[in-house]
Amino acid sequence: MAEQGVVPFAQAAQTQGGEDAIGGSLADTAYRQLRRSVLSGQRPPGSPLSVSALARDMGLSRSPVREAVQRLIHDGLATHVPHRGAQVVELDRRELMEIYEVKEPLEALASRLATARFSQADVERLEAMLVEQDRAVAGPVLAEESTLMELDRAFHSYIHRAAGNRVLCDTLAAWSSRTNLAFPSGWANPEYARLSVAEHHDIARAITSGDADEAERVTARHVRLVRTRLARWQARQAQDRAAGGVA
Amino acid sequence: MAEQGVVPFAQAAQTQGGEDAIGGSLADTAYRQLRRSVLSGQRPPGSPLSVSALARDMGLSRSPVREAVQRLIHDGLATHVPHRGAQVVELDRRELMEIYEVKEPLEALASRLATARFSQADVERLEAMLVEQDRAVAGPVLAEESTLMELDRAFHSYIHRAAGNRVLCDTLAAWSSRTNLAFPSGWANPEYARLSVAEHHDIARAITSGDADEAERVTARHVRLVRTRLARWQARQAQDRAAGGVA
DNA sequence: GCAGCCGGGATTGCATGCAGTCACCGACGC
DNA sequence: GCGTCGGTGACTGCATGCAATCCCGGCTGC
Repeated sequence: MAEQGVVPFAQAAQTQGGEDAIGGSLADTAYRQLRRSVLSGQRPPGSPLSVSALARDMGLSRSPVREAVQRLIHDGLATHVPHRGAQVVELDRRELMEIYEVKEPLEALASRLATARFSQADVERLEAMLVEQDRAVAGPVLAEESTLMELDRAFHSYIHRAAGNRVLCDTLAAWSSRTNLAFPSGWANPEYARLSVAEHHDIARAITSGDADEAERVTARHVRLVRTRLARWQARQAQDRAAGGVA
Repeated sequence: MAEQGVVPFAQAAQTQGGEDAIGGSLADTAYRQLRRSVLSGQRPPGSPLSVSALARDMGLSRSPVREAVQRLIHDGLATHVPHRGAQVVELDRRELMEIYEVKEPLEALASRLATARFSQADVERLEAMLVEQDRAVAGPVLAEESTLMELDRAFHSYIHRAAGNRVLCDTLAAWSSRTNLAFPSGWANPEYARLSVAEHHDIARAITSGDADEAERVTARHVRLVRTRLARWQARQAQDRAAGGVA
C-alpha cells in the first residue's frame, strides 16, 4: 500500500489557486487574485466587490472580472446583494457551525482513507510538517498568524490529498477556505495554536501507525475541538466588542 | 424537538431549481432550463454545450448563456474541453464511487441530525412518501423511472432539509444530481428499486422512533448498498455493451 | 492508396455599448 | 426639526463586435 510519496492530483486550480502565476485566461487570473486578496484578509468580510471598480483597478474589462466575481460567489466567498453589487461574505456563527458540523465526518473519512494509502515518503513528509509546526508554536512568542494558518492548511490538505478521493479533497478545500475566512486572528491565541498542533500529532501518529479507526476518531475529535474553540473565541470577540462599544 | 412540520430553507434556487418559472435574470432562466434538460437525460452525457448554438436556440444573446454554462461546469454537470466548447459531463466509475464514498458519512449525519429535529408533521409526511414509494414498486410492473427517481430524490431531500444544516443540504443536493445523472436506467431494475424502498423504510423507522444512532447506521448502510448495486449495474452494462459491440 | 498540408468554419474569450434599476443624498415643504 | 420627494450617480445585466485559436475536412503530392 504505497505507490509514490506525493499524491498527484491536478492540484485543482479552482480550489487551491496555485499562485498568481500565468493563468490560462484573464478571468482565471482575476479570480485567483481576488480569491487571494479575500482569503488573505486584504479585503475583509463586507468589502464591496464592484465589477466596474475592480476592472478599473486591475486594468482589464468587466467581462473577465464579472466572471471571477461570480466564481467567488459560487464558492461561497462572496454574496450578491441585489442592487448593491457583490461583497465579501460575512459568515454568521450559524453558518460557521454548520460547516464544522459537516467537516467533522468528512475530515474523519479523509484520515481513514489516507491511513490505508500512506507511503513511507508520506510519513516522512508529514513528520517534517509537524516539526515545522512545533517550531512555530515553540517559543514564548508564536510565528505570524498567516504562517500558522498556512501550516495548518498544508497539514490538513496533505491528508486530504493522500485520501485519494478528489471529490472529498475539493469539498474540504472549499469549506476550509470559508472557515479560514472567518477565523482571522484565532491563531493569535497561543493556547489554541498549541492545542491544535498537539492534536495534529495525535492524528499523524494514528495515520502513520496504520490505525485507521483511531485516525478517524482523533480527527473527528480535532474538528470538534476546533469548533468549540472557535465558538468560544467568537463569543469572547463579541463580548469585547460590546465592552469596547461602550467606551 | 419540533417547531414546525416543514423545514423552510430558501429552497436553494441554485441547487434545487424551483421549476422554470420566472427567474430573476435571463442567466438564471437559461441555467435552470439547461440544468433541467441535462438532469432529465434530454441532453445525455457527452452532448455538446455550445454557447453560440444554445443562444440561438434559446433566442437570447451569448452572455447569459455563457454564464449558465459556466455554472453547470462549476456544479460538475458539464466539463470544458479547451477548444471544443463545453459538454455534458461523462462521469467515470472512479468519480462516481468517490461521490458515494463521501456521501455515505454525510447522509448518515443528515439522518442523525434529522432524527433530533423531526416533528410529528414530518413523521406523517415521511410516511406518506413511503406509501407512495410502496405503490410505485408494488405491482408486477414498476412506475416510470423518472417517477422512481423523483420519489427517491424527494425522500432523501426531505431528510436533508430536516437536518437543519444548509451547507449539508446543498452539498448533498449537488452530489445527488451528479449521481442521478450517471444512473439513468438503474431504477428500471425492479429488484434494485424494491431493495431501495425497503431500506428507506428502515431509515424512516429509525428516524421516527428517535433512534439517532440507528438512523445513522442504516443510512450509511443504504448508501453503501446503493453504491454496490450501482457498481454491479455498471459492470453489467459494460458487459452488455461489449457483447453487443461484437454483434 | 496514403501521408501531409492548408483553408474554412466555428468557438471561445475579451472589450465595449446601452438601457433599466436602484441606492444614496441633498433640497424642499410642512 | 423632521419627513418626503426628486435628481444624480453608479451598478448590473444583456447584447454585440472583434481577434485569436483550434478542429476538421478536403485537397495535393508522392
